[in-house]
Amino acid sequence: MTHAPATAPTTEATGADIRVRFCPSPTGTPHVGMVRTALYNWAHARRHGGTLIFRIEDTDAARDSEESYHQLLDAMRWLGIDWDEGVEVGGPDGPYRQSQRREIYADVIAKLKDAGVIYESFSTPEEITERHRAAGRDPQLGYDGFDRDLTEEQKAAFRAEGRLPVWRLRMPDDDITFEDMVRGEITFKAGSTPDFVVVRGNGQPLYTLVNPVDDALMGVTHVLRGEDLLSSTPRQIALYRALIEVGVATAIPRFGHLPYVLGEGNKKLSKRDPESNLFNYRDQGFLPEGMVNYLALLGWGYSADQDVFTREQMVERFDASDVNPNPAHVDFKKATAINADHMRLLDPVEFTERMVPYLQKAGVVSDPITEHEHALLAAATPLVQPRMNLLGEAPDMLRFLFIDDADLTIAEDALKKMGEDPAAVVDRAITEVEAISEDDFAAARLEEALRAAIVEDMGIKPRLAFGPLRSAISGRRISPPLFESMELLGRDSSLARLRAGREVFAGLA
RNA sequence: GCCCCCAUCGUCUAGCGGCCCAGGACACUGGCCUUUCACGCCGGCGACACGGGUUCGAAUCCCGUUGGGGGUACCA
Repeated sequence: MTHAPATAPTTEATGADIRVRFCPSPTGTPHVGMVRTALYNWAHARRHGGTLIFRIEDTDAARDSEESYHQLLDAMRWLGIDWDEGVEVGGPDGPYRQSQRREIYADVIAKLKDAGVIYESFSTPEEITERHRAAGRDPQLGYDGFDRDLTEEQKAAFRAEGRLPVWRLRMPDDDITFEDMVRGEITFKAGSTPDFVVVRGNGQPLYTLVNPVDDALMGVTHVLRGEDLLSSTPRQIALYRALIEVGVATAIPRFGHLPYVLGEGNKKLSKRDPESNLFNYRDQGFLPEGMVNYLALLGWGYSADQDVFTREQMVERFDASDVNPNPAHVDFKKATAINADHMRLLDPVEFTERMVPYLQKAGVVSDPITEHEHALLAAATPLVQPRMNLLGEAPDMLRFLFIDDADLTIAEDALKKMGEDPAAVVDRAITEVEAISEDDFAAARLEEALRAAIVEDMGIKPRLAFGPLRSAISGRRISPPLFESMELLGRDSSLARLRAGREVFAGLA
């Protein structure tokens, strides 16, 4: 019986020699926990000038989909998480989709068989449970090692019964200890991890085998992954020892287990949860900068008193040992607030461009956007940039600027709390605006004239004086600043809307 | 059952033995600013799960309890 060396070396790679990977299964839509893992791996690689490998673990044909694969690419590109080797870009250790690496696994499996570190197992789950029961052991215990030392005659007898054996890895009988990058030293007691299956009865390898094999073949030095895989680490380390023995690997990577990302309460973020779907955030108008920042905050902080930071700042400081081991809960409001700060930070010219797709999707501007629409949007940018939290707010905020005067309707809530006689207020405003020439039609001039006439002369409070005007101009209770909006609309349009508004208000009384 | 992880304001966290009767952010809330809504500014509310140790001294180290979570598959 062969024993893998109990003192296999752990990698000592640092700096540019660091190689990390992100290796999702293409099932479903990318969710925030998964993307956070990608981000941390990326930050770890960039911080040290190392390499990020992007591999796809599509060994489960029943659940994997090509659509999901493309969504993964889309997510990575949207967030600006670039990789050095992997799918789409290639690299020295390809192919990078496990579905295309069958022969490679077959080769490694053969080596493991030859070395005797994996063995054939014919036991059925029922038999294992029954043996535990018969021996007075807890029947819930895992595999009991029954087939470890079967003779050739016994194996032949099982085969004669038509049984297809699986192949299991011989677990070492020592405690397995490793230094987790985020949690420190962790020890799994000897005997707590049963010999596990690495090859199915049909000859196909399992995740438990291909994941470490690919990591070894690709020279991965640091494995940053979800906490759900913490318990499988002793198995991986044992397999690594075997891989080192057969010459497939040279050292065990360092592991780091990232905390869970939870939803409301203490439940795991389920795939159905809208908060778990990355694209949901994009649809609502999150900036990739804001999303990256928020994702980073799910377990890591830039400094004690600053939680808004750029991708570059994250790269400057990210360190796996600073990752907090406790689970994080997603907080949409906090995420929105972080995004809002990034909205303010954006260059106005850039901000304008970012709004365009959202406005097009809502039908506010044409696709492609016309020159006139673009100019108007650029002019409106300074008005809305400081007051938006998500790009998705742009359509409601700006629609009134892009529609024909005749198409403007006044929303119901914009007809309330108008004061005693909104029609009279609007009427007076029309008189004042008519007195302003096309050349003088600017926000400051408008405010001066309207304030003097309505607030001072008519004695109406600013709130009640400008409310009706806002409703008439924008059709909404909430809008960009009134006078600036009028300036953007121009004299003719402003007057047309005020006149229409006057009729509506008169009809209310 | 067995194995493993986690434990500071509602939430994300700072804290790695004295700087902490615990700091920041979001949320909530009072006020200021004000052409609405925001932004911005000032203030408030609000936490070291519990019990033992170790120490001159513990949120920080150790043990236990409790409470969460995960694993224990021929899923990944």
